[in-house]
Amino acid sequence: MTENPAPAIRATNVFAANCPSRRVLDHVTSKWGVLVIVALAQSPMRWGALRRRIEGVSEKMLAQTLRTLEADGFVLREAQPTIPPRVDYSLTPLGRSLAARLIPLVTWVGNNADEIVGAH
Amino acid sequence: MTENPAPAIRATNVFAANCPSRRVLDHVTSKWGVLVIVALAQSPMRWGALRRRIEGVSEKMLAQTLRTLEADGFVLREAQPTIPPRVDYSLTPLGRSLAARLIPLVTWVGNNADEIVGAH
DNA sequence: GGTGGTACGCACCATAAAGTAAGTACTCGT
DNA sequence: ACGAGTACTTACTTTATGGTGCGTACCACC
Repeated sequence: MTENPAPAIRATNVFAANCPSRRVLDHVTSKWGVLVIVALAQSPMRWGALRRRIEGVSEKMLAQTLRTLEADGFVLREAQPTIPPRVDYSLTPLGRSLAARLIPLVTWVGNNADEIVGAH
Repeated sequence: MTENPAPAIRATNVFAANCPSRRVLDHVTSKWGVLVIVALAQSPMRWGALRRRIEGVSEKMLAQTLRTLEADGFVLREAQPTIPPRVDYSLTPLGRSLAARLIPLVTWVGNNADEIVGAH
């Protein structure tokens, strides 16, 4: 029998129900998650700047989204113990790698949205 | 007054709250929408095949997702009036264009999911 | 000494999305 | 005549998502 030459990457199957990639995909394609990643890809930002940049996001949702993305290792949170508090958010290398796949998608949607919505 | 030289593409801003691209982005990044698009990019499929391919999707969600994607112009639905019914689904050119941006993302998630989930 | 700014956390309620289960229509095979 | 197969729809329930408002901690400014 031929032995498998140990693949460096273990590709998971998104089509399988119990696959971890399903959960990751949900985080990555979440409503606000996409916008946070893309915003931070343009430049690191403080809490308040993110909130102003991403119109319509509530403080609760922004906090929740940031905590999820931080736990997944996409976003780096740096809090300075100054008064008033100052917290900087930026992408980790993993986050930048993700952003590279997300930005073409968002750009495409931006360019084609009018056509799509008009097609009713 | 200088008249605008009719731009071929009108890029919309996803960061603006009332922008149509927000709605499109939601459809495109919806939980089942991503999987349907990617599945159909591999090959056109009948209803039953899609249902088996995308593990865990309910009939209701599959029908709803397909109707949304069809309305947006990503998916083509071809029903044959035979008994028993036979319905083929495939991507439109617009859908294929979208898939080209979606597949790298899904592939990336598939390759990195283990690392991300393990990083708790 | 009251007000404002920063970056949240928490509790509560409303709504939207998704899951569950069953029903439909029609015909073929047994 | 009964059950299976196809592609759904509908009604009901549960879960997820999102919004509102209040509280916190500390200081700087007026």
